[in-house]
Amino acid sequence: MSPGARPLRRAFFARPSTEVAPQLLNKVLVCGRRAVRIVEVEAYEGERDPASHAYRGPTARNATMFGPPARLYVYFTYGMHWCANVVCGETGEATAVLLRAGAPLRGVGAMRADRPGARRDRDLCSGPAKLCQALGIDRARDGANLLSGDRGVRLLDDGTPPPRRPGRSARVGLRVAIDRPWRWYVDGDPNVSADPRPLPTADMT
DNA sequence: ACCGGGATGTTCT
DNA sequence: GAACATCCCGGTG
Repeated sequence: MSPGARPLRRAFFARPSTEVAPQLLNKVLVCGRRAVRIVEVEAYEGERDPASHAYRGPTARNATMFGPPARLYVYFTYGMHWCANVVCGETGEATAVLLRAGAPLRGVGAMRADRPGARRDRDLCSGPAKLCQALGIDRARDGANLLSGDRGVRLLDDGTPPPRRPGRSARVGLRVAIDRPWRWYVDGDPNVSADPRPLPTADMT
């Protein structure tokens, strides 16, 4: 990460998650002494998206999603995994971007220690729950402000632009709203989670 | 390489 | 009681 890395502005996040998500590619997520470059994301569009945790309105779990933008929304799933989102839109809109994979940049030794099963470094952050485990993210960081570095978590722009033509596909692991093409990734990056699920091509011959 | 199943507990019906 | 924005391991080819 270059020394000129700077925090993003609030306005960057105060838009629908489908606009923010591809722009989040190649940004840097810092957590304590560890950092990754974001290489895979998915958008979840609040109360109008059947796959979103916000679909059925506010609950205790999704409270952070309904709050102000530029916060980290962390949730627990499958009885053992944490996953992290970036809250977008204005307060009350509950639109968010799931962080699905990252390229390790800093603190790789600590990541390996927290992910003893990872054989290669490309297995450290190649999935939403792996990413959280590698960075040490759990409930304690839910709601953290990504602009101020609250609780050691921060989102930075180190000058690397998002890909001009990112990979795009349907979202992964859903049973509902599986048609929406709201997953973006850095094409060819080895840290992208394996399941590529390319969009069905329009060509039916 | 690819596929199938089990782990594990919170959240909501 | 079911579903779950997942991961890992052990089978087979």
